Amino acid sequence: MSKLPLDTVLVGDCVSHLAALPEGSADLVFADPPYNLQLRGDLHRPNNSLVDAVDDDWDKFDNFAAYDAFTRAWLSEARRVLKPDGGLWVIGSYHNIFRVGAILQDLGFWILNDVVWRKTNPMPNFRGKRFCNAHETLIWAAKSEDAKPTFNYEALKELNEGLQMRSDWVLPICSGGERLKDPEGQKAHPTQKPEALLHRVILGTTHPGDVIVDPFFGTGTTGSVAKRLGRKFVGIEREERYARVARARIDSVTVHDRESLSVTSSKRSEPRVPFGHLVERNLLRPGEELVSVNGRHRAKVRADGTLIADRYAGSIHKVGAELEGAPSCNGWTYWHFKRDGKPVPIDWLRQQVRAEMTS
Amino acid sequence: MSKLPLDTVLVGDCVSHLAALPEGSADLVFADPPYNLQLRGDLHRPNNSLVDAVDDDWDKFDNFAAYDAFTRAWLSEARRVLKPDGGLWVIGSYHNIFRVGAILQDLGFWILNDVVWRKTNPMPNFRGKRFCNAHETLIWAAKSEDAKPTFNYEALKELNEGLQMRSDWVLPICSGGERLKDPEGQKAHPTQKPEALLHRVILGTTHPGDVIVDPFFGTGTTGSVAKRLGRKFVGIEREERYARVARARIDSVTVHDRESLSVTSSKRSEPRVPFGHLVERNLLRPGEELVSVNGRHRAKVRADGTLIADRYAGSIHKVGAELEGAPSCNGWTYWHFKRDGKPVPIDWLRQQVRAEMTS
DNA sequence: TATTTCGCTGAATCTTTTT
DNA sequence: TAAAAAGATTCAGCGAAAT
Repeated sequence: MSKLPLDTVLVGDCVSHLAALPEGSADLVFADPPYNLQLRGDLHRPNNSLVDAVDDDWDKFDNFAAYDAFTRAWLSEARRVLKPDGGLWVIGSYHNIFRVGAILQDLGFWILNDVVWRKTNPMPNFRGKRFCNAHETLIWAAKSEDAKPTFNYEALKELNEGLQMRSDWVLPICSGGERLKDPEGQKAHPTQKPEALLHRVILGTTHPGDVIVDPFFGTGTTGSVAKRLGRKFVGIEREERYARVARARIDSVTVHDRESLSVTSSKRSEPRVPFGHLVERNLLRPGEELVSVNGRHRAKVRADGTLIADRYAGSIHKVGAELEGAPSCNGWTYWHFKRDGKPVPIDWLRQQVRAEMTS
Repeated sequence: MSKLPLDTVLVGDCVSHLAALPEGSADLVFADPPYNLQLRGDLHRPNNSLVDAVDDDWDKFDNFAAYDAFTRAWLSEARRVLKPDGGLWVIGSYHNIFRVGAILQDLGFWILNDVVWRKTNPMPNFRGKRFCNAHETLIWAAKSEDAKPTFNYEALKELNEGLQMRSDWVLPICSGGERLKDPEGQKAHPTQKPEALLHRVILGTTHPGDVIVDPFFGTGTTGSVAKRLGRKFVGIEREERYARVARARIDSVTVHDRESLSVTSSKRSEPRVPFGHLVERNLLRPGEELVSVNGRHRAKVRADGTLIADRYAGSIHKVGAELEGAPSCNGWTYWHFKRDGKPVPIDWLRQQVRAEMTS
């Protein structure tokens, strides 16, 4: 149980290396495990060129049982390494993702979403025997059902032009200048993932400074994006040749400044301001009348920060809920006061107070 | 081992009913099993309305082991009922699909594709705690690795306007007039699937006259589309109330003539809408007659989005060009359908679909 | 009659803090 | 630890009602 070897690439078996990391030390695990593709013969394109298939040793397993045992081993260790509120991402294809998903459920992980990476430029199905395999699947899971993993909802919403982010992400595959090549011009790794994919994962489900563990580091896409976004990483990679490429790649990454790493945050993270403080500070006066957002109800402010309406008295939220016959009500946006004859939500006053607190 | 009860709905437990069907008798199994959602409390929208959740008994299982046992049971019987070259489709969400996928692999099924149904209009994530769950997953599998299941590659390609069909299908959820309601106006079934989804499945992976078994028949979407496309079906449904709705629904479907069921065997900035999508979504029906803009020529719509005229068959553009003896023809403005007795260009339908996509 | 507004709803594992 | 209170949160499509 050594200390976390931050921002380094460990070479060797991922299960042993994970086992050596301290329990409950990682904020996120991102894993791109072998897909167990089980390819048979060669595949040629209609123009007779040969498809450069994934035929590496690390993707070969004797049978499903062997793949399952391997999956159970690394997922168990990953779970141990995660903090209680940590998150897990795994990417895969139909060859392996169902087994991975079932096993992680069996281990106690709680699936939050499955996300589909829809490729804008997938390889076609050359033989016309199946649908063009145009997507891969990611699973996002928490360590347990009652955990509270990081989710930067507002930031992702901004990333999607003001609409909440969906479970289907349209992104091109990794090619062109981003694709790492060896000196002979051959691709350095057969399954390099696009940085845009990791950008969305890391931006959406970690905070700056968080520790991200990647047990199948490959050529270090996770490390590259983590560094760029001001996160820490621990990479584990079986093959020294990939680890070497990854280290050089990450060294050349420049970090964004702190300011650009901050993201839009939710209201929940803002300081709490009790309604009574507005009265206390004379921003609203006892006896002043508030009107509901729909204009149908009125209530009077009392000196202790409660409201009183026809038949109900209580907090701004409780009175709003009861007047509307609703299970709940956000009093801050529901109630309005009059300023120059126009109705203004009392939330505006709260914002004034908050601004004062931070300045 | 009785004979196949074609075009009927059997009421009762699907495992027992499947067990009573003859071995190797079905060309396709389409299954929409319970998802095992495991919902906890109520969920309200931001406007405080209550989400009508799937809380039916048939979706309740004690634990994963119980769900797995159920899944193994019906999948085993489904496999027995299938012909050697038969196909299997299962639809699910992240709650159950990983378990279903792993179990079907364990039983010897060979996965051909996983297909993602990307919803144009999913329910949002109201609490902002996750990604909007905007898709469901289908698995397409053969009975074994060396089987040769039906795949109408060219027909699907035509349906996608000349580009091979991908593993991500963009379709709206089942709503509006297609959604079955009881006399009180409540939805007849909580999880009715859109006919367009079944259209693509059945058109793509069966031949006319084939037998399709659906062990979770519900209100009979599979039967309805099967009948419309000239296929046979055997439906199994646990609840008599759903079976009754399904029978009435299917009785009201009219079958198209044989010719229109045969399929092909071998404005730039705006989103491309393949003509086949209009058929898939039932905006035009197979067998429906189109008239040329000058009234001189007629053609019939086929199920895969091609047209058939006197001596020509092919895309809307190709048939138009050949009938006119022209080098090319914009089929969108050339062909008209009848609405209230008046000819309307099919481009009008395309505009409806586009408006849906972009609004 | 055409257009706008408003309400309703869809397979959903959907909160956080204080008392 | 359980209960109560605070308070944060939605997109697209359809259809009825209102203008």
